[in-house]
Amino acid sequence: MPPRLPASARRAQLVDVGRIVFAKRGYEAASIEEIADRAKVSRPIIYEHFGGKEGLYAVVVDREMEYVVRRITDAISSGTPRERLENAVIAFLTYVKDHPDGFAILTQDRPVASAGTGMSSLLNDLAERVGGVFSEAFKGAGYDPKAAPIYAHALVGMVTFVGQWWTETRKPGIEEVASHIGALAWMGLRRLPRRPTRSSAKK
Amino acid sequence: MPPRLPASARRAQLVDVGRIVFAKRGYEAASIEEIADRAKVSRPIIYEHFGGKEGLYAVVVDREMEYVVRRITDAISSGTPRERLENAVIAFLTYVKDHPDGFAILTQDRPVASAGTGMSSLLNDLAERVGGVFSEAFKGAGYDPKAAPIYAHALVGMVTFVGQWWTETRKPGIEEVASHIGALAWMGLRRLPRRPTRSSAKK
DNA sequence: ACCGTAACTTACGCGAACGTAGGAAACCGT
DNA sequence: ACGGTTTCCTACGTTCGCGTAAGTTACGGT
Repeated sequence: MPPRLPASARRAQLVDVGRIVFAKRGYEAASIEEIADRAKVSRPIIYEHFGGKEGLYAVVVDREMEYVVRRITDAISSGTPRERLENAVIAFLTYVKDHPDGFAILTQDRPVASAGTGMSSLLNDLAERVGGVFSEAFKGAGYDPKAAPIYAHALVGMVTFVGQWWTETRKPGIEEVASHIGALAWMGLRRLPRRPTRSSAKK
Repeated sequence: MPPRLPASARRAQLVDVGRIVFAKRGYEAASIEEIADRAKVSRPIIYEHFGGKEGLYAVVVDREMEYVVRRITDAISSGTPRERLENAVIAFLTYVKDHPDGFAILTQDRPVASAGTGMSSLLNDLAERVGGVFSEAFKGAGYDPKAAPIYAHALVGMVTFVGQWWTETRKPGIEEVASHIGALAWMGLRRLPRRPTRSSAKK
């Protein structure tokens, strides 16, 4: 009585269910069995379509990365620098809001087999891109381009962490959160001294 | 031939080894067997001392949280506000540098049994404390105290993420990284408008 | 030298999940 | 209505890691 599905539809459904389960349990703790059960299907089907746990996970992650990157790329495609910054923050937080499961997966650590050095590679990729943008801007404005990655990672980190917190509280609206973060980052970057020095020398 | 150890020493050793293995594998993928092997001991010993995987993990995490909190508490115990901020950042990054395994564990997701909502509770605790400090300061300066948690989480997030990145690159020294982050956060907070507005209205 | 205790081991049972073999049942064009 | 293809399932074998039982070896005081 559960209706039969053509291969493509079944694949799509399994990706959806897989995302939910991987988000809730994490890669290691997730079981093929739970995914199969939720999809009202027996386990071998998953092996047929994806070859195993790794395979399905890879597809889920890839899809999600693709999606986020496009969203953010669109957001920063036009406008003044500050507008681009704010639009990127809004795009990211909107993604967090609309796709909490995907976001959870991207922030979790990948299986050890992953080529990355140990942390979610998407976030690192993202930070590197931002770093490239910063580096150019820094050169033009007389700042040390070597510091660009620091600011890039700081920015990505703050948005990510606030995003995680926001999924749990949902208190202020996204627009408001984005405007605060945008202000913090913008003011911080705009008023940056050429060569930052600590206010107190180390003892 | 492996010398016998008194209970307290064995406990301490197992905590050390456990931290290493949990950091490398994550909670789920870590096996009691690997820990036992590395400690040159058979598995039942771990059950005697800690009751199981959860037990050992709990002790490792607790120890680590205790340590970080004390470090940071010390760092912000005196000085001007900006000094406290910078000292806190330096303290955190120093911790990251000297205890990469512990840091890795704290940033990983806990086992599902954990009471927390899903993300590392230490980082949340930390952010909440910072939020409390900010909230007070905001009230006194005419800012909206409701926005305090946003900035608190942003700060913790940026330091954490930069910390993760730094463990992989190790390029600029800690002092330099800290001064950049301190400048970004300080300038961002200091020049904050009373009521942040986005530079462009939403379409 | 002896005995109680503390430290440790080998050996086992068990459940959870993975992955696969082989077959049944629905669907579809002719 | 019938043969082939696609979709799906039951059943199985295997590995891995947890946790426990029961016994063994070192240690330390008297």
